Amino acid sequence: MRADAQRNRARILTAAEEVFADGGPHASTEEVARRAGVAVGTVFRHFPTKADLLRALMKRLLQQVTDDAADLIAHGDPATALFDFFARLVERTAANRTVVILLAAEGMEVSITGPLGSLGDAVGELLARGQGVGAIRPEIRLDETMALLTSACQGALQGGWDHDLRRRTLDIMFAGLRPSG
Amino acid sequence: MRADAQRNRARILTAAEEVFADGGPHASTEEVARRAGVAVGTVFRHFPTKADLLRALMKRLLQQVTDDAADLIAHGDPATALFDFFARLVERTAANRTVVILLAAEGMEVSITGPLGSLGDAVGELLARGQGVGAIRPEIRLDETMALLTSACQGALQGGWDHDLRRRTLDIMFAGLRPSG
DNA sequence: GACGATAGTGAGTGGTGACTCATCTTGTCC
DNA sequence: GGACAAGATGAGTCACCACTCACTATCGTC
Repeated sequence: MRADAQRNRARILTAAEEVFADGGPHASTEEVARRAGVAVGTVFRHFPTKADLLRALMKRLLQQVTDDAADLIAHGDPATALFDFFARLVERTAANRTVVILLAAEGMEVSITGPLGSLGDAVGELLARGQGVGAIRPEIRLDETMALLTSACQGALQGGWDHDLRRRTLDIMFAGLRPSG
Repeated sequence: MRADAQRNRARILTAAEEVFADGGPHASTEEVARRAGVAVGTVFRHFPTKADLLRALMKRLLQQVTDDAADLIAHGDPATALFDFFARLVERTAANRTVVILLAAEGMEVSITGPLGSLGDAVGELLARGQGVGAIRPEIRLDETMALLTSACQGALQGGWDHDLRRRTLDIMFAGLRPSG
């Protein structure tokens, strides 16, 4: 792949992330091209279909989520690592909500449960560590944790919530996970 | 209003409910007209704008939910009424996706104030009563409660959750709402 | 049953957005 | 530094969709 093609591909992905983040679900490919400083044809050379572009964005998002989990298992405080993972995942989901919604509308295997399924082991590890230091009630099970995580992400997809509200809502869920008293 | 006009209005609303339920909010007005057995012009005579049609549908559906809340305000136990409302709505949502799909549409492109406002009032009342008898932490706010409610419903839409898991997940949220100790 | 008012009709309009392709430009390799 | 393939360009095509309007049909009333 030629150097300029590589550079343009990266610029298009970055531009697409921005455009879909604040332009809403009706943002056009033309707008992505404009923000990337590139012609429409170039966008379509790299991503033959708008869905392909969205897929590429999603792949990027999944990579970030996976890295988050691995990072928190390796370096996080066991008492807060699971909560931190919740918060990070919800924020990333909210930032990419247009992408997720559009892909879901295309009937593609991209709902937030898909990636979570493959992350089950990682979340289980974070949960076990939290319970090991008494930060999370011992009777909490993995399936409940995953369900709660899915709910939080799906809720964040609804839009109209600012960062502060998402944070406060998560705090209520966290309170439900912690030992009482 | 003439009798045929009244009849058509009702048929259009019913058709729209079906069409938007399985086609999503991007389904065309033409399709709604076709399913209602009516010409496009007729749809636009009753609802000058597609957004007006969506608004009318949401108003109808949210009214049912609000009635649920009103019933619990009138006859429910203040200590459990809010939790009962959560459980009732979540179980309903698991069977009927239309409300949530249209709520998603609201988040995307249609703004509405009336019905949502009154639902908010009803939930606020349930929340205040729960706090009044010490069943819910006093610092919990209405917007957090609504966000939690949305999350729970969205989560319930994910396939593969049985009644038991939905119940256990809700119990964690309830634990987060109750005073600790 | 005649008549005005109200409602319904559906081809047409305008605008938008995904995608194409003939043509020009640039990176790479010898 | 020349040749040539890979890449970029952007006006143009096509399909779709919200919405209109001149005309027709139907209702309610006397």
